Amino acid sequence: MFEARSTYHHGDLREALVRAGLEMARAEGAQAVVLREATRRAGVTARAAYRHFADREALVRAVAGAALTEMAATITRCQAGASDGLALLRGVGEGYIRFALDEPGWFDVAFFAMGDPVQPSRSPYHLLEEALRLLVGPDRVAGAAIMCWSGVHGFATLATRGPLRALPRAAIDAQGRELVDQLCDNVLR
Amino acid sequence: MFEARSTYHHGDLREALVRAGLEMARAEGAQAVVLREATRRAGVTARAAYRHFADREALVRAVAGAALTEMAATITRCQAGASDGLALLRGVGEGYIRFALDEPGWFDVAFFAMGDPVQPSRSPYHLLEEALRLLVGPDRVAGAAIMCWSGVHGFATLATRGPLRALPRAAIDAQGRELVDQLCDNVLR
DNA sequence: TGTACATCAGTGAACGCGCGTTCACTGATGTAC
DNA sequence: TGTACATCAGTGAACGCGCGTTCACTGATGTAC
Repeated sequence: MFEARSTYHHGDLREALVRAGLEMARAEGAQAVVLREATRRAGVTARAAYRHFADREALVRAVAGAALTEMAATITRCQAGASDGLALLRGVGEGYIRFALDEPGWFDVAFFAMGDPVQPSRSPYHLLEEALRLLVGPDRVAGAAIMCWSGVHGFATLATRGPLRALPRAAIDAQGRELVDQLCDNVLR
Repeated sequence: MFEARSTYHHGDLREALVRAGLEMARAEGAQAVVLREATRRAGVTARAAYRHFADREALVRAVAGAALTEMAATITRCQAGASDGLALLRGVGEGYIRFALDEPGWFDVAFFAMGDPVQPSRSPYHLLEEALRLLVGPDRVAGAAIMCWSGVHGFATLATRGPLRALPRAAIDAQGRELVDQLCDNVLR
């Protein structure tokens, strides 16, 4: 599956296991992250994983963290060229929804695995707070963040695994844009 | 676990299995719905379940439908005394959030099991649409429903299995009320 | 009312599956002298 | 530069687990005559 090892020591087995986990999660979500299969893909004995992770859950939490990093990257890409707080905020919303629709498996592992993910330094939530700090007073950031996050996360969930799943992608995208517009209006008011 | 049978024929095994599934889901969510355990609780051989359900997934979908019915009941209770559309809408939002917080396991099985649930005649979504029909024109109902649903569902998800989980219940409730207020404002505007 | 019989709802034992996890061990690596 | 040795990262085989699912079968039920 992965490159065969030439050395006895792997080099960076931990990283390789997380990448394998990410691959597995991509197609089927958190439950598809199987410790044995990750070691197989890394070309290593199952036992070897326990040198780097206490148990399966620790591996899944690491994969969740990696998925959050991927998500933050998608959001940052959606923010390209944004010069003010409003444009940055819109980028967060669009990126969040796009990521969930394009990578439902990663979205799943990032938010729906048991246990808290290993938090990356730049998470989607950080990016949201950053944008909001440019738009509202410091004491309103937390409240506004919850409103925006709820809207965008709920939409993403319903579009991914909920009843909105049945709609064609174009219709979902249109609804998503409308939602983001409305959330931005609410923040500014 | 359940009452012992006196008769060879169970009476209503299907219903008993769904109730057992509901019990299991209550504590741990969809993944805790175990076919063998359901039959054990119903006092019956594992094999007997296959007389009523094609496979485990069919059982889980039935349990999901039952959970949706429970949720609709909670919402209806929150709407008691409501005389106009706005009050009904507020009841939907409050009931939705309250149900997710009070019964996270049922909330999980209702929305996060694989496959579509067996839709009950009165679902939370129906109640939402009903309320909205009293408030906005027929062509705006669908759009408004998506906005409200996204907000309330996302909040419930984040408060249940997401990062908001860490907050004390009172703080979550306060944020929830604020969210519902804002959603109602948006609908009226 | 009594009997025959089709139908339906259960039984009980067994299967294979793949997982996570554990054991005591060995091969590779790098540092001290 | 060469050797001794501690340390670390792997090995390979095995375990128990409980699940979902299948087999051919039997006990209960209700309807027709």
